[in-house]
Amino acid sequence: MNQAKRILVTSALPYANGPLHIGHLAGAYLSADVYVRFQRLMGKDIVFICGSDENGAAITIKALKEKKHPKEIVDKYHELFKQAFSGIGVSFDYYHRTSAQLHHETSQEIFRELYKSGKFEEKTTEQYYDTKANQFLADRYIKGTCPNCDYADAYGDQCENCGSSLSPTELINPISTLTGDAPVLKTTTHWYLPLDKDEDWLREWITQGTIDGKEHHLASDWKSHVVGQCKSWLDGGLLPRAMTRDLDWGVDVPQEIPGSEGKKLYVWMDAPIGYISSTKAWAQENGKDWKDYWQSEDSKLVHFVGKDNIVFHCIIFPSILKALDNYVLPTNVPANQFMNLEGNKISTSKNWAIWVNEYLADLPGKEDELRYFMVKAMPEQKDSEFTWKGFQEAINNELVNNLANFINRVIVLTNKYYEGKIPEFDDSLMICGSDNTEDISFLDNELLRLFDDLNDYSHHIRAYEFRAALNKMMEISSKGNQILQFNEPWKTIKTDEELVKTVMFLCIQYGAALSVAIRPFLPKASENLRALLNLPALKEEGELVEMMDKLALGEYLIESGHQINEAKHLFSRIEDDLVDAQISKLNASKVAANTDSTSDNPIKENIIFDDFSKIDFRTATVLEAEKVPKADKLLKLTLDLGFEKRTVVSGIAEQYKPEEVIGKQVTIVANLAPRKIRGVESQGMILMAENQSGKLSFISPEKGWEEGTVVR
RNA sequence: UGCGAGGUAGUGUAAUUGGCAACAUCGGAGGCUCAUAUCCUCCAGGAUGUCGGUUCGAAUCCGGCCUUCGCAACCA
Repeated sequence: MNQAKRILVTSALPYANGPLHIGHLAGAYLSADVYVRFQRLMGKDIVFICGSDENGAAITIKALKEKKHPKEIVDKYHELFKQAFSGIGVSFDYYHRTSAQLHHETSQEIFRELYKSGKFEEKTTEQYYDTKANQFLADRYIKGTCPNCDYADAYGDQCENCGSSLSPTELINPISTLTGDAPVLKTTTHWYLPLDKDEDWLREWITQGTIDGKEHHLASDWKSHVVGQCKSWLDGGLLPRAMTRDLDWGVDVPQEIPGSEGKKLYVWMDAPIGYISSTKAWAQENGKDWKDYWQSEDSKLVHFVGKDNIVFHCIIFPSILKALDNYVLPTNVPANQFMNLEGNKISTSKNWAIWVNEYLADLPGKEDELRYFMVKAMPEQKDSEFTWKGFQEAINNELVNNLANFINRVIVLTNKYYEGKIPEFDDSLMICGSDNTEDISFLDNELLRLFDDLNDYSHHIRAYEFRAALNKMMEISSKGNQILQFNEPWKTIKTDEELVKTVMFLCIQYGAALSVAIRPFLPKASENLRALLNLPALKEEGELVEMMDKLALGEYLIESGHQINEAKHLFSRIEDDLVDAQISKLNASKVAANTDSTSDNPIKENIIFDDFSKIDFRTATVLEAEKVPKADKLLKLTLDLGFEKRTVVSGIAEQYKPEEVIGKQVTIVANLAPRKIRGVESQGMILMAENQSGKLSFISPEKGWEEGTVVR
């Protein structure tokens, strides 16, 4: 692929119904920010675009629950996002929002264009409608009895008990989770994008990197898990996807299109178009043309996303862009995997997370520290793990002991020996190089080595290998420490002052190089280091490429005679009590979420005694138990009710081994209509108590009672 | 069940096309004293999840198994 003239970088639009946590940062924002800052330092024309995703059903539902207008919800999170991003130093060129007028117009325009050029298929289907809530119901908002296993709380798309995937119309006795009413079927018409027709070119584009045989990108540059995931989708066969929904919060389908009333654009269409509208907003305010970035062959588009977003950015959005004809397709989608936290998955609903806004408040001035560890533990190829202990160790061992210490040594010595004025020196003197104590080298050689390291570092970032680049950066700092150690200026100063000048001059060049090289990862520390060295602040306008040119030509980064400032620590140690406090805070929040169980399981509607007395509860003892083949969760139990024996299938296999339950006394519903589950007829249902974390416990008579006793 | 990505020193990660298993940290020993008890050197630590196959040679290629994560509601 030819060198692109300009680069457009996007980070996934955060959904405005919850705050930002470190997993988000690791997934799509820090990686993008490092990449963008680096390309700016290389003098590239690059634009970094993002914005809040503020449409869709989840926001209306949250608004309904909190008795607020959706606008209040999205405004709140939009502000929180902006604060979090600016606090942690994610340097968007433009941060937009999908509730903006410009976004609505842009989305409608694109919809109109696709509609006019006949890219949509119109289909009419029957869907469940909640007459009380006055809206169509997404599959997940419908519950009912599973037709396969009789499980009472199956969702409209899937039964969590038997694992079968369902469609809402298959459910027995469907119920709207919004109002608890039975929904009614109603016909509705939507516009579909026939993705099935895109399979061939998508496969060629993703696996070969070509479009109609013409080179688009290097397929080997894409991450294996991204390509693998896409192939999996393609091999499974793509289906036409609806691009519209029956919603009341989002972008209207353009009015002039017949049947548009009450229809909104679906998120898959709406959200990625947010990238385009955000670019437009940026262009308007900066006197640029957005089309240069979206409709020009010599522009490169890179989407930074988490792994859950791969399908949108590699299949659905490219299909939309391709259908529009004149738009560029992404050159790469360097998706990251997930970051776990202290051994568990990050979970918003379980409140198991480090919230970015809280981090900024709890550890003020430690933004670069978080950035450093986030990159160090970035889930580039596989899931990774954040631990506070690991965070503390990385910061203390690497940022404080190595990097900050090297800088401090150089600055203290320069001040001590030369009153902070970079000395004149003799470049013909031989010094110890960074690679070996025995190896004697000239200063110019050492500066070429520094160039090589910076070059490696650059290659890593261009290849989206941020962790490798971070290692390289620390390697440069280590080499600085080695040069000091091998040459021991604090000793040599007593015997050979001229040699010390050459060594110190070299170390100062290392410091200057680091002040630029750390910039993408550690913007604040970079700023502080520039100030210590009394160098002009970085504008991220080609400073790195200029510096590397100088090194390649044998020029110096700081000249003799330049005056630097007094030493000041770049980073300070993170003490035990700080991380201990954060760990307790995390554990406390988990407990709080666990005890708050009534919110998820509200008490059901009242029933009358007659309803209750219809159910025949009995005690029973488990005689035999065996696993149901090809089912993870099911045990086939033989129960003794005293007057008869029965077979009951129960979804407890994940927590109980067959041999553990034999002999246990349980309570069952004895008059539940029999139902076949995985080919076995189940004659009843065992009662289990389930806690917040999904753990099960039998409901057994307190005293060993005889079998078949009535329970009431 | 199927599909995709993983499984490598205690921990976190590397290893272009098969060719001496590398780096950081932790642990042990030594050196230095400019520096935030920091830095530098050396040592130790591994049947590369498991079983089998191809090969002169396998972490790498092939097959079986075990295991972790993910697979279009929300969520990076």
